[in-house]
Amino acid sequence: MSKKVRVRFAPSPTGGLHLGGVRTVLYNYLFARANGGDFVLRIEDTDQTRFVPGAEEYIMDCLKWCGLNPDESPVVGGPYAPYRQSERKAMYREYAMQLVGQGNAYLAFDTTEELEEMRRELKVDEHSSVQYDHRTRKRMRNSLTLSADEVNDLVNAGTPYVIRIKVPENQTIVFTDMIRGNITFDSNLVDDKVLLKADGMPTYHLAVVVDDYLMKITHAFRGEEWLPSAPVHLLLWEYLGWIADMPQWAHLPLILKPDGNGKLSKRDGDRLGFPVFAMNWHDPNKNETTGGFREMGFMPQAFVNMLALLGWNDGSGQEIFSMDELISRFQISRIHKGGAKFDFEKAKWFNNQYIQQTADETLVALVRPYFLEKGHNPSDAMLLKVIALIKDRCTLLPDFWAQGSFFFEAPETDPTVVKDAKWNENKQMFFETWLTKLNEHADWTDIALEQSATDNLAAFGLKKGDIMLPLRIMLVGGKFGPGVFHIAELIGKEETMNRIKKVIG
RNA sequence: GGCGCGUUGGUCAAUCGGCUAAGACGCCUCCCUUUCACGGAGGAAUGACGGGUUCGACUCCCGUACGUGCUACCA
Repeated sequence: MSKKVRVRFAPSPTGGLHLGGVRTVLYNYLFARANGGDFVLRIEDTDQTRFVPGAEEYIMDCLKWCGLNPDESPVVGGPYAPYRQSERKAMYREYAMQLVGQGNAYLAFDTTEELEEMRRELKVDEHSSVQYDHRTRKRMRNSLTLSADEVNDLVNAGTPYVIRIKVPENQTIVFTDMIRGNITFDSNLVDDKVLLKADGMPTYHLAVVVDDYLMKITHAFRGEEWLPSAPVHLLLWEYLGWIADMPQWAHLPLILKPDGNGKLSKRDGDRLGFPVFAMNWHDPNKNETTGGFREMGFMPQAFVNMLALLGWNDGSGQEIFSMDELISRFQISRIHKGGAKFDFEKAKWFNNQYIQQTADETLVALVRPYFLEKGHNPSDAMLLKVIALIKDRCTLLPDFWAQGSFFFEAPETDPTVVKDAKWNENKQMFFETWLTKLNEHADWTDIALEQSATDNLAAFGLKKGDIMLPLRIMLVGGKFGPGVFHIAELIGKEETMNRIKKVIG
């Protein structure tokens, strides 16, 4: 009998949603969809000191933007509600006490100062370990060293205490990771992690085990940074008597900084000029906004596709995958073990690919906001024509304005840029003459206009190459853009003539 | 420092013992285009190091080096 696949993404609502977080969501989502399973969003808000208002809604907005909506969450609910750990507070204490009763955990009354002192004393040299573990717990103030009466008195007096796991001595803890295979730990080197904090809230270690069990999670994906605490979790599953129901673990490789070393962080994005968060994040406490991929002009499909390939591939060499393809091709066995440095250039390439493969009609709605922002509200027909002309030179959505503004606004062309060293009387005369011809020109199409220009060149001893660039700069304001006569056709007779006049006087 | 995990071009990466080591991004050259881009054709650039195992090792094993993560009453 195989259980129904259930996976979860369990973020802390403390700030922007990191690219690596989105990838974790994505792998969860793909695995759930491929196996007909459920994808749960659980909010791990057990650290009240780090709570940031709005962060939870923000995370859900990000998931929505990415098209990775959970089947169960604090908002949509579900059979295992509540999905916010702060609302599950009472349950954790119950299990923590069960562990204490079994002798697998104990109460610790040590103050911060006492802990610091212990660590200071232990740190006699570079080689010393300063953990709260099987060696040190014997000298601390806890229910292992104190008599039952003393413990009761302290508790009754309202002395703050935490509950720590009692890690066994001389055991080899082995667990199997779906990506890395068997991983072994020496229990003597694992410390007695705090399970329940003095404020009654569980730490991640207790909460993740209790909730994964209660929510019937079958496969747990999380970042590689959790690997060192995996033995604690394994012990908890054992002690709580749930080992048969423990999910299969998959510790995902880290996403690293493009340059230098280390995990990719928000600061690296600021420093290197690219986003790290899925969407803009405004921190209400610091009152500062950090940029997101969405606002930078990424299409969610491209963003998701790019992330899927950062640490996974299907072995075929294919790089562009629709969500359905990702779902059918995704395999945990093909997730890499090693961390990957993030490459923003490649990320942009993905977006460019998506823009190119998106129908112009679809693009209309996607790029319109950028034109509205500049005070223009073109018709769909007009926008469609512009898109057709410029899409192959657009990588991010705002490029459509950068590459197409001159269709709507006359460029601020400095006449001296056109009338440079190569400018001469013949060119001046050509444009003056051509202007009068244009005024009567009936067939305002790019082909006819090009013909008209060519026909009038010879009289002034000019070649086409002599006037193409000047004309382009008059119409566009720079050395870029689609064919000049296409542009002339689109902006119309009056505007074309005005722009030429403006330069030649 | 200890412990865990990792290591194929600058970056992402294929390869599951036969390699003259794919492909993509980026970079360079040329063609196309009297602009820019797209597109096309080329090019430079890779197995960390040392030992094994094997007819044969990028692939397996062991060391070393390097990188990275953890080492909180944060997740």
